[in-house]
Amino acid sequence: MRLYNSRTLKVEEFKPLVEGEVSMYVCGPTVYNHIHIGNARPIIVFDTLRRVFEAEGYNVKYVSNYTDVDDKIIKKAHEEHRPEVEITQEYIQAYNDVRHKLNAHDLYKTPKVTETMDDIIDFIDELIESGHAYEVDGDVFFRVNSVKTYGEISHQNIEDLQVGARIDENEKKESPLDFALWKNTDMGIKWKTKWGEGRPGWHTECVVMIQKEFGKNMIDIHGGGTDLRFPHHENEVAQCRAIHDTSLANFWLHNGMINIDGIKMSKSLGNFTLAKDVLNIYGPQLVRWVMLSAHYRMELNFSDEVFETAKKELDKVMTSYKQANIKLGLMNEKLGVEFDTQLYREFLDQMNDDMNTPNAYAIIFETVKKLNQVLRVKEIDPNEVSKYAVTLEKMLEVLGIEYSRIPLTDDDKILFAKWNEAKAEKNYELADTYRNQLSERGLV
RNA sequence: GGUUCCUUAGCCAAGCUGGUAAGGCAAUAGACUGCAACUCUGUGAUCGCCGGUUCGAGUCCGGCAGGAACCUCCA
Repeated sequence: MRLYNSRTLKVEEFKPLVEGEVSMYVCGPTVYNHIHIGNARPIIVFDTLRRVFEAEGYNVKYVSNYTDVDDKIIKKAHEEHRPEVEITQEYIQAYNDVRHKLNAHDLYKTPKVTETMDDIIDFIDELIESGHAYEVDGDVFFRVNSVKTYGEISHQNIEDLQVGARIDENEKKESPLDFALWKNTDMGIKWKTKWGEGRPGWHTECVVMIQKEFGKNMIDIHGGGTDLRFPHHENEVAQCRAIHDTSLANFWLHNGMINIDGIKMSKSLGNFTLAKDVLNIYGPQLVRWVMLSAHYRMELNFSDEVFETAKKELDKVMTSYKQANIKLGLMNEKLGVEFDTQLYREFLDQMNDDMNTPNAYAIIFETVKKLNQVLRVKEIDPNEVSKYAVTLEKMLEVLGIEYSRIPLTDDDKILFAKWNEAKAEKNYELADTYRNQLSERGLV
């Protein structure tokens, strides 16, 4: 597996820290609202990455969190006169519903901030004790200048950042770049600490959860949207550097944004479409197919036209697969276990090449073409049909595209026989009747 | 202004360590078919612009133009 590492700006050969095992963390949602379709991209991208690793025999430990403590959540709770937990539970469920529909596998662990609070407080304490953080009136800030490597993820140098940094109204900070680890607060849910009551800053949560859930301060892969590189991921690393002097993760992976008319879809811009709505309109399979049709690091423009084209592509693949099932059924044969190892290997090689899904799709179309070719000959060889159909299944499995084997009932077979008989007798009226019946069963 | 990245046929989109451009959609010409659908076969680009390195560059270097993300919460 070769992966583009945002930390080094290069494609590198992946070597796991522990033989045969992959530790992977992806920043999860802040659960104050339904996710939009842009938020669904990392779900699909990293689930697919996990499937590739698993296809290669790795044991993958994939962790993703729920940020269930946040200003927006508190604000919403306040406005709706509801407890925070009610809101977070609602949107965690909505998020998981989207994940399941998208056929994303279950995660190794899904920590919540509220359940990690003791560790977060301890960690902040440790940062203060070591001089990397300081407390002012109940707030705690991270002292960015105390970490020499600051900028290693976003590739910015501190001077440039300081020039560009907006003058913060918060004059408590020593430097405008310093970020909050703990916010003193009197509104909403809060925790008591020795420096005051409040809640943690966003950047601290992820580092702590990684360390806690994996039991170490260095993992294989940390993923997320490219918009999280700075400041979020930079600040995560800074904290880890401060205490452990590691880059937290060997590989930093970032997926590209989903655009609307060339502009990033975002909640703040308001140009977003909710994932659940897109799933209802196009169906989860098509969404997954579209998401993987472009390389994960590239921007992906979101439009009806993209979906229309993708639908034709996916239909082509699934139609071929369905035909294989039906033809085998009519021959009283079944799909076996043999597959074209060479085609499958080529497919996996593309997936291993920094998840080159466009090239992997090309292999799929090649497989589909071969399947169609063996389906079209006069004397169909069931072994050949099965071979390519099973090859296709294995590829779809890696991509997370669902398929289902179609068992033909005796009734179905009789109907096919009648249809053929009517055609042979040139009784097309009757033939169309049977065809319509088969069509209703989704067999034509 | 700084950082990172993108610009390939009508559209979408690959192209790693340089040797004359994957795949898909659309279009078009055939084949198959009772009709239709499906399918199969054939047909298209010199790679934003300029310059450099090289025997040779889409692929490396420099410059220019256009676009995006980040520098503020955001996948």
